[in-house]
Amino acid sequence: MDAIFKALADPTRRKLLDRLFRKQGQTLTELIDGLDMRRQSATRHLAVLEEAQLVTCQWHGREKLHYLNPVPIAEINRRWLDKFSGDRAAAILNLRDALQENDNE
Amino acid sequence: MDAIFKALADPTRRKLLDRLFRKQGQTLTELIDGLDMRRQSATRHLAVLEEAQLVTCQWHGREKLHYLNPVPIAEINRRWLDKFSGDRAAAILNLRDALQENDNE
DNA sequence: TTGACATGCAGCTAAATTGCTGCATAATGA
DNA sequence: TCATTATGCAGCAATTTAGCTGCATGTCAA
Repeated sequence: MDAIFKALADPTRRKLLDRLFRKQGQTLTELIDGLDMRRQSATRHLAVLEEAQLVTCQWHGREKLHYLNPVPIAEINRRWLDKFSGDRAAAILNLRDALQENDNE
Repeated sequence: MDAIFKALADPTRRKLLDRLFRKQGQTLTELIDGLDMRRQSATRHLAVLEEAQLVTCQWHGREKLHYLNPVPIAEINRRWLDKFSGDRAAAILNLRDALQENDNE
């Protein structure tokens, strides 16, 4: 759990997740294309995401394909959102209402 | 958004949130009672939580009462969980199924 | 076989984080 | 008033983090 939150704490890692979400199965080189970052830095970030199981990988010859794994994010939902309202469905509705009331940011 | 994830990244801060969830409106001294941490360290953590708007405060005389604010956690849900499945209701169901399949930890 | 490509690993620096101590400020209550 | 209590603020040391460079390893394809 700690690993998941730590992994999500960095904006670069969230951006990598975004990119992976748009297209699964990208290689490292493909992932960093257009980003202002060295390949080696991204490798560290992806390792952190992999440790948190937010990203899973698969080797194909010399290429390492990266896939986004949504399960840990569901864990956040289960352990925190549920926790804050007891029942999942009720939580969603309560929080949606709360959001509507606080939509002034 | 960055502030929320950063705030949640630290286990001590999550523990403080847990304590606040069990009992709202605690003072600083009450919050750290039983924790192996100095008051000043907790102050820093609470400041981080406050910046992320996960905790809101209210002064009563010399006492600062802390309250947990669940809205930013709903933000996580909205920006990430929804993102990963498009529609909120569908997201919940899909992820619940995913969790059931992966309940072997 | 061999050059090009994809990735890994080690190490270095700067910045951020987290704990601490010490002292200051402000409110409560006898 | 004045001791006690609740909190804030400044500064310091150890650790972690995130970027970088340089070099090594392994695969593909001509």
